[in-house]
Amino acid sequence: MGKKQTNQVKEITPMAVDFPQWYTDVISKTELVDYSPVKGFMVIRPYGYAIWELIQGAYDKRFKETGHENMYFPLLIPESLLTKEAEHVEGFAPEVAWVTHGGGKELAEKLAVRPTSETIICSMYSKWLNSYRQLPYLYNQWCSVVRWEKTTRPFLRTSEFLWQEGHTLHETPEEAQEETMQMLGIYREIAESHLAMPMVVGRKSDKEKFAGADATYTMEALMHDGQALQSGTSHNLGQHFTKAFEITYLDRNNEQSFPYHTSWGVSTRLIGGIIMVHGDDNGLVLPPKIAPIQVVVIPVAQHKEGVLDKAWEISKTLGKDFRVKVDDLDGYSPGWKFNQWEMKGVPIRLEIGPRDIENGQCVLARRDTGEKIQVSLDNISQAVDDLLVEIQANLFNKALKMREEKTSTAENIDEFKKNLSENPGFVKAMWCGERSCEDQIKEETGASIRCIPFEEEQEVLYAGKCVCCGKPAQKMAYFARAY
RNA sequence: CGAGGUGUAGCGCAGUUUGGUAGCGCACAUGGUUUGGGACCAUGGGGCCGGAGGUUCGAAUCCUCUCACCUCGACCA
Repeated sequence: MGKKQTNQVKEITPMAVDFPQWYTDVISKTELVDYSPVKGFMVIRPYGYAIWELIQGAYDKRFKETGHENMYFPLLIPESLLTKEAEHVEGFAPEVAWVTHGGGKELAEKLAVRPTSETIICSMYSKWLNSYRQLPYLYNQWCSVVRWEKTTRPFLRTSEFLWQEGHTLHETPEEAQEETMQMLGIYREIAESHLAMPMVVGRKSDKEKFAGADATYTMEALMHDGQALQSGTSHNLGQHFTKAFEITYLDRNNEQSFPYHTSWGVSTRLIGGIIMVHGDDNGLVLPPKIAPIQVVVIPVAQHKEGVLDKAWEISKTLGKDFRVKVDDLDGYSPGWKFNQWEMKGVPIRLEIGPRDIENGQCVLARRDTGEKIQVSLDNISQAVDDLLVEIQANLFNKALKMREEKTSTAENIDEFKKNLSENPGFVKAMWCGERSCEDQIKEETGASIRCIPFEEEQEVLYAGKCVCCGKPAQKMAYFARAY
């Protein structure tokens, strides 16, 4: 009990040695993903997909609780539709994949593989919407999209990724804004409660906002290496698309009006975030709420009379409330299994051997701290429940502490650079709002504006002088290098 | 797009300089002994040496061309 964890998983490069290599090792050794024959496209393996399903489930439930329904739109979008909203085309055109042939013949009009679905959805909405009585439209789809990225990394940036995209229509700008903020709130809520990832939220600068949006709001998480990860965005699209697609309806005054439009999305990128926020040198550390296996039962000396029976009995008891797996694979030592499941990030390992059975107990080992405790088999479900709750909370708190330690403030560019090199992470700094300052900071430090926090989280730093030009600045922004 | 590098068993690599029957470790399979933090012994299966052409009696190895991937840079919601 309380034995120190000195063994390191052999296959994984330590984080401190090479963070990108650590990440690559973790995702491949734990069988989350594999590389496909097509560059930039990844295969999500069962263990990785199971995590996605749990994330999906948590978000989908909240979407439905807030009145949204799911739907499905086609993968292919005619060129003429994609190009209807000018800013949008300009933003996405460079990374669109095109279908030019079908059935052995060249197509009259080429078809885009959707990089996002605003255009095709709006084209259909324009057919369906007639009256204010039908509003709001609250719809969402779970699908994959394709963006031809030059450099890719599994989960973080791939040419195809899985996501959900919500697309809503409203009568008033106020309602659209409310929806945009509500969805950002839900994104953050689940990210923090289920993924145990503390988020910084706010608005994107014009430079960073979605192509075709009035305003983009984002949640940003900080990774172990001090880089930020844009983890979910919610856009207030105003009437850009509804006008471009001529979505009109008869309003309460019996006049033709354009509705107000929002869209919002989270993707499999969240999985990359979980890995880089919670993982350690032994591999994955999964928050209990999204761990495909919450408790792995390892029989010790399983050939001995009664051990396997007991293991299965415990599994059956725990299986009523938790996701449990018994690793009864023959021919592998318990030590090997310990390491294996630790690497895969299972929150609790339950060891059961002849000694335990004799004493009516078992050993529970926590993945997050490595701590081992002995518990009675009599109230095992309660013990596991308590421990899972504690692990979930501990992971969030650890991540929050890490983010706070990696968050600094800067008065000027020199201090900004110094902070980023000595303690990479978020830099909070005043910004005058000028694009030129934003560009200069990016140029000199590699950091971009991750978000401009909302009023309640705004601060005035250094007498409100812009970190770049020194002129008066109204807003504090979070800066960071980002994935 | 610029510079560099690598393609040999599922994975990681040696062999290429100096041409001569394709090797090692891990993984996998079978049998046995083991089992509380990566056990061990024995046996076994698995290869168009990225592709095409050339030189040669003979090519993983030398030459030419090609394809793919990786790293760094550039670019990028």
